[in-house]
Amino acid sequence: MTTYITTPIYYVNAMPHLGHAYTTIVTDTYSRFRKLCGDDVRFQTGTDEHGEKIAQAAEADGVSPKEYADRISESFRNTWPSLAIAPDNFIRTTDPAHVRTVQQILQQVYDRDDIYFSEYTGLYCQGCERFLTDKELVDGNCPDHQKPPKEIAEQNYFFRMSRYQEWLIDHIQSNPEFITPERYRNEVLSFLSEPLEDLCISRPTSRLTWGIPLPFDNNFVTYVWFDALINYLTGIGYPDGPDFQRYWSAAEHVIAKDILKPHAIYWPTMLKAMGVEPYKRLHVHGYWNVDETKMSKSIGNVIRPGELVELYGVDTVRYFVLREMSFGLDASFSTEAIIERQNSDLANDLGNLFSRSLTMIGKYADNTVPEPYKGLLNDLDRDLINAVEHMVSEYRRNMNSFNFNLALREVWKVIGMMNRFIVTNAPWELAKDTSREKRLMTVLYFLAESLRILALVLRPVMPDAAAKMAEALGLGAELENATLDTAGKWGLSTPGTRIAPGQQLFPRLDKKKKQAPPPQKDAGRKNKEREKKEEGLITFDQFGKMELRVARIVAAEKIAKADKLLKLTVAAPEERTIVAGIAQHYTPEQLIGRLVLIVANLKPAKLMGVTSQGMVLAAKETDENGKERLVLATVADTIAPGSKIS
RNA sequence: GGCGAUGUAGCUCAGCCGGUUAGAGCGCACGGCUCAUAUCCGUGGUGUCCGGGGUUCAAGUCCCUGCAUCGCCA
Repeated sequence: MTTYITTPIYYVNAMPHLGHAYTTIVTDTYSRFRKLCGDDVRFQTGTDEHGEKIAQAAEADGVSPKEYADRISESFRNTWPSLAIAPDNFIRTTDPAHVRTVQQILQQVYDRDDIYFSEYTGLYCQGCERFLTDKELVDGNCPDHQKPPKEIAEQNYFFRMSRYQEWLIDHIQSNPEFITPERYRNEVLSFLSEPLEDLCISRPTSRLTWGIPLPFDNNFVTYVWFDALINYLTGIGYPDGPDFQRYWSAAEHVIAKDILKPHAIYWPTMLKAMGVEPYKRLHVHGYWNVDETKMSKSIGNVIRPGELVELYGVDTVRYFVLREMSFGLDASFSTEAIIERQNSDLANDLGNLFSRSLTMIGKYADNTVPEPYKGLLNDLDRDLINAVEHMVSEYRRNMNSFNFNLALREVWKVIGMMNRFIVTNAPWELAKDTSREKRLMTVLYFLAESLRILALVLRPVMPDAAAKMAEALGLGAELENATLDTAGKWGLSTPGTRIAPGQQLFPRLDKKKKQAPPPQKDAGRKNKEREKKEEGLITFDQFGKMELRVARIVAAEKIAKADKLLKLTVAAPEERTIVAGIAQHYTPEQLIGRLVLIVANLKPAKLMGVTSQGMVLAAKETDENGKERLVLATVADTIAPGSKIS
């Protein structure tokens, strides 16, 4: 069997965060799982680099779009190894081969008359990079960006998506696994029950040049999806490469729910128009909330994967996200939750089991896997064997259907059983009585053998910890190339194998000391009391939670009916809206272009109907007449918007 | 407004085709062991299974309806 598994290509307008990391960890885990099943696997990720937002961000930064994209793309590429993520290919939409193939495909689809030229008048929001419908507007503004869209009449090229609507409905209905989990399949079918519109796939070069030129009209460049989705083909050498033949029929995409429509509707119809068969499965997951708040690129409460790895280690991070999220649903990230998982599941249950088992094999069996006495097996032994084998098959089933949390639960059932097995058999008692030597050796063999299988099934989830386990068990390279079929059976440990006790797999974490980067909303009453006692002093950690940045004000306007408030649009470096109570001290015109300091990770709040994503810092004094004067805080020299204050 | 999902112990959730006293993990309390990372094992309690109606010998599990939350669409 072959497997081709992909993440979306990530848009280079933001640095990697927990959401990106989750998608990519899932994909990597699945990739490793399929390898464990003996598959020939190809795993691809990459970056999406064209479009208006990138061109603008680059300009604000004073660099070329390509330089800007290079930088962010690199930070994605560099993030993955720290999470033990090992893609076979990292594709960029600026790769020459990609650009060439996208143009070929455009020409081909154009020649088939599936792309046509037409005029469109509509309300365009720059922040969204798309036209909005009247009904989407709130008080005449874009609901996401709180700005009025511009009316633009534009000629553009359109993809005849509507032509393939019936075919797509039919395909989804006759392939229940095409979109999973089911809720998203239903969502797509419900959307498709209404007539589908054609898809605008171009932008005039008068407005945007940072894109792939249309081969049949160089006054236009390709608009985002036609460019981006095709990465899944170009990355494996479509149309002529041998890898395309080899992998495409096994293609599975992993995405977050925000890009469901492009992947479930645009993409299959595009493939149909190209005469390429659809991908095999689309796996859709939910969002991570941070504590109880949504995590979003434009809001400051973003979790950085690199920081998590530093605090908790790669294995814990991977285990946590896979165990905690029910694939398809939203889940919550919190410092408490990850420490809880680390301490109970990893340190106490697995780590301690591993440690006590190896120590006993060391003490009672001279550091070697002993010979079991098969004639003497009792019901307990048989129960454990059955449980392990049952676990392996449940694990396989659940991993295959992306129910990672359930797969891990099955594994932990066995871990619990092994801990009970030890207590029930009390090897330390057996060791006191030489006549029970055979029983002792059998018990120890059972421990070694169960741990071997645990190391095997945990490898896709926690590659580093599993490798450590394998090494300590004296398996090393042997397990490296093993598959579930060859090694996932009971009884394959070789008596006489040297083991190496003494390794600690997972340390216990101190709940008080370890604090993840995001501020803890409900740190608990105890903490609050302690803070009171310290009379307004904050710790360095508390200070560190506050993210201060330099931002450039790019737009400012008064908020109607509020005499103190101004609505500012700042680049930090991403664009965000901040409401500031400075209208009595500054006019909007005075502010544009100025560098200011902002609190970037303040919980968003709505003021006069406008969502403020942070606050602007200013100093205030009161003169003898009681009159207030307010002065904006800034930096002593020019520095790039987005620079952090620390 | 239309469609859909969800609502189970303090918290996070599992409960497939309806079938014995409704489960797991965490947390809490008590007891035990000592091989082990102050770990492990055992015992214990609490649940109007969102409310209301219905089908059935039997419903957390099916149907209707109401409420709440969320998602998609308009």
